[in-house]
Amino acid sequence: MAGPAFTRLNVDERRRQLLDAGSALFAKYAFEEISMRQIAEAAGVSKALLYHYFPNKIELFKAAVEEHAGELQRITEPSGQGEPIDQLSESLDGYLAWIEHNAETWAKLMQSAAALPEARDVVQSFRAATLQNIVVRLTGKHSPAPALRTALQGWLGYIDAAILDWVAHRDLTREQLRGLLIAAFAAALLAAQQADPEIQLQLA
Amino acid sequence: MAGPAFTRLNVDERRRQLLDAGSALFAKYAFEEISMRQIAEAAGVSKALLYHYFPNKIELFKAAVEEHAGELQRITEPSGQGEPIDQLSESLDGYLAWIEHNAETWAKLMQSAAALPEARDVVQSFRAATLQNIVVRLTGKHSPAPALRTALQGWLGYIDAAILDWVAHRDLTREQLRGLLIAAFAAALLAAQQADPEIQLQLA
DNA sequence: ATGCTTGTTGACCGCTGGTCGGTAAAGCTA
DNA sequence: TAGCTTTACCGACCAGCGGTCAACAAGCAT
Repeated sequence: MAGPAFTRLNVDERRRQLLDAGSALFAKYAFEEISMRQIAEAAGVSKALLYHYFPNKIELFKAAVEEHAGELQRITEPSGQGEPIDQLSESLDGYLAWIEHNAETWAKLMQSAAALPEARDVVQSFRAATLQNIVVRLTGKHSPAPALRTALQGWLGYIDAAILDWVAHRDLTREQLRGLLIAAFAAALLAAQQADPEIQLQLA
Repeated sequence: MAGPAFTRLNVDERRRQLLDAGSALFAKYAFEEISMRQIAEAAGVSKALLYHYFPNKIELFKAAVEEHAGELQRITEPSGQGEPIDQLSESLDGYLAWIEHNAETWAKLMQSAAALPEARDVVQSFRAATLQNIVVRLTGKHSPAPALRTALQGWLGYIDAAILDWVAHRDLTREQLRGLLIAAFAAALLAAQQADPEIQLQLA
């Protein structure tokens, strides 16, 4: 009375479909809140098949995050002209705008990233390139002095925490928030220089 | 041939013992890394008994964290004299000294707190009092203006991230790090005032 | 129509946090 | 010392998790 019990798909198509399902669910639920069973079920497929295409949950998560990461990378890519500080401002604005339009996704992503170290690495590595660029432009060196490195890491923490608060309350304009972040950035640099006077900054 | 299969303890003693076991293990392993079975086993007791004394894992975790929190609260209590900025510096110094001597515990605690929201609340509520004090001293008001609130939350994020980096690399002196944190604090205040000129700061 | 490849599945594993009815240790009484 | 009561305590169980694997079957080539 029925057709085939399941349909065989081209490997690429199936992978694409599963990745889409995972991407959608990880955007809505944190890593720990969603199970591989649920993802498989949402895709109308057995859990075992999901594991046939992705070796484990974390790899699926990484692949899903990278879907969004590409978009974000494009958005925060500076135009390449203007003062460094203006370029940073521009990048931040794109970043904040994206978050403003994907608040829930961003919140869940942060939650997931905080939860397990390997997910944190995904986010970190996304920022690493950006940060690396900043360091090179500021100092001309590729590995920052300890004080500068710590200060910049602190600044990243500042960004996350401030945005989290912003998303939760939504009582600041994007421009106000951007102002806070930029100020924190400048202060972090100056403080790093004060902590270690050998740091040479090439500021505009 | 053997004595009793188990020993009955006074309720308070048993609770104390289980809390100690939990406290010790949560100081060494993150929330997700340790199971209730392991904690019970470490205490030489059945898992069911552990659940008899603590309704669930999170409550046990909270109780364990509060053990350490008391100590930290005492340490970071300012002496009450000197300029506000010096008091803050003093508190931070105590905080950093504690972390320096309990680096692993602190790292695991942060990891746990990041992982699950309810654990995060425990840490947040510990800081809330401190932050509240700061807000009152700075502005004389009890609920900070949005820009100030966001800036201070950002600063808390800065602290965590910078300390995490510090603990991981250990290539800054405690004084250098404290300098970064203080500078970030001052900058956060000034930036908040710039974002919302109505904010009145009572600085020394 | 038959066979082959391989995409796909159900059943299974060890583990987790959490629950529950029953057991036995210690104190009180006689 | 014997019996009784109280309740601290435990073994066995549950659903769900991430992950594995041998076996099945869909669809193509013959």
